[in-house]
Amino acid sequence: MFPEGTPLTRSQATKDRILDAARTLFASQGYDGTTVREVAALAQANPALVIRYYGSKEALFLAAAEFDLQLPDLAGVSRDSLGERLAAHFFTIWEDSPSGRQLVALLRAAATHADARARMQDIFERQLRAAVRKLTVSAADADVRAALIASQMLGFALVRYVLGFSARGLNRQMAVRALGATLQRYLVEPL
Amino acid sequence: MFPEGTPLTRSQATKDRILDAARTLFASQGYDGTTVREVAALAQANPALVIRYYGSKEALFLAAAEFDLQLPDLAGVSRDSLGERLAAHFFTIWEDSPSGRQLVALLRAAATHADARARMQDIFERQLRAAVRKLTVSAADADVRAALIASQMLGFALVRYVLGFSARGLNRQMAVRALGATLQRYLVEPL
DNA sequence: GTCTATAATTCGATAGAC
DNA sequence: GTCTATCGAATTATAGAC
Repeated sequence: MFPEGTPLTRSQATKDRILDAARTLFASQGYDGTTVREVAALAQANPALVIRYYGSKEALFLAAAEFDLQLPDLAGVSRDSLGERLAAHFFTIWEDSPSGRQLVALLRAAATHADARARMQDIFERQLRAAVRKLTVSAADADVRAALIASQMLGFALVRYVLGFSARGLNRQMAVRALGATLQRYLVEPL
Repeated sequence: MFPEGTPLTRSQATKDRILDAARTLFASQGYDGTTVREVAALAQANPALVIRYYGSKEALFLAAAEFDLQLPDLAGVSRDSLGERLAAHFFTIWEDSPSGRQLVALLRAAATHADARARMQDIFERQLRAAVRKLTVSAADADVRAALIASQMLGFALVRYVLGFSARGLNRQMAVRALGATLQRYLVEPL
């Protein structure tokens, strides 16, 4: 057995190119808007290989939309700067990390694709909700706070990366401040 | 010519049923997930009639996703209750009005469908942004505020009606309060 | 005005040569 | 391991009978 993750063979390199192309297209066109043929063309591979390597378009999508929020441990952050810290982290994921594409792909696909929805729910429950629960006493309370946070941050990603709403003055710094103040309220203030 | 909007003829009644069925299916399954045959079946009409009356699936969608935010004139609202008032209005549209389906249909379709995206941008610019501009002096400032408001309210609709995130304790009253406080900040407080 | 039947594409997936 | 060729199913849209 060769170690995984090291594209020594030619087929492994092709497989990686296919996955990368899939991320790009799923992120920009959604699940239904992307065809296996397009993925193959962008990856400069044969359409038959896409299915051969990943089994189905469905499985390819799930591999391409693997995603980890990589939330920091909020328990170790000063209580006053929780909101801004969390908002800044989301921007790091969206704009500074290659996995930002995966979240956009998931977001786009979730509109029509049940598996993508299920994965988003899973990320919400296992990662965001779990992180918020560490900060509060009541689990029910934490669930409400986590849902509000998700609504604001996913909503911002929707508006900016999917719908493409323009707001000239809204740069990253201002967005972190404005959204940070909102998250701060959703995290620690009484509801 | 018979007056439009009054379903006197049999064909007009069928046409209306088709439009209603289209709204239901586009809202729950998105554009790609909905077929002309399904619409016809739900409307108890012939698939050929769907195309005959609306020209194409595309045109049917645009007719079904006609949408008006019906925003109240914010200039006439007391400055302290602007946020809650606006949040409550969104819930009225979403949950008490039949046109709530249209917004969800647009939201779902916008993920893969350029025309739906264009229509959402149009609603954002012509309705929400215009309403916010009446409250502020600077147009650039108003555009930033409108984008923030859109991110929070569309995000909440996304999480609740499209993604189906569950948060047991988050009822309508609490949501109006929590989101209202956020909108209040986005509307009137310094950024 | 409403239907049946089908044309014309396009898709995901497969079979099999090399 | 990678390719060509194609299958079978599903789609939108149309043509034409009734």
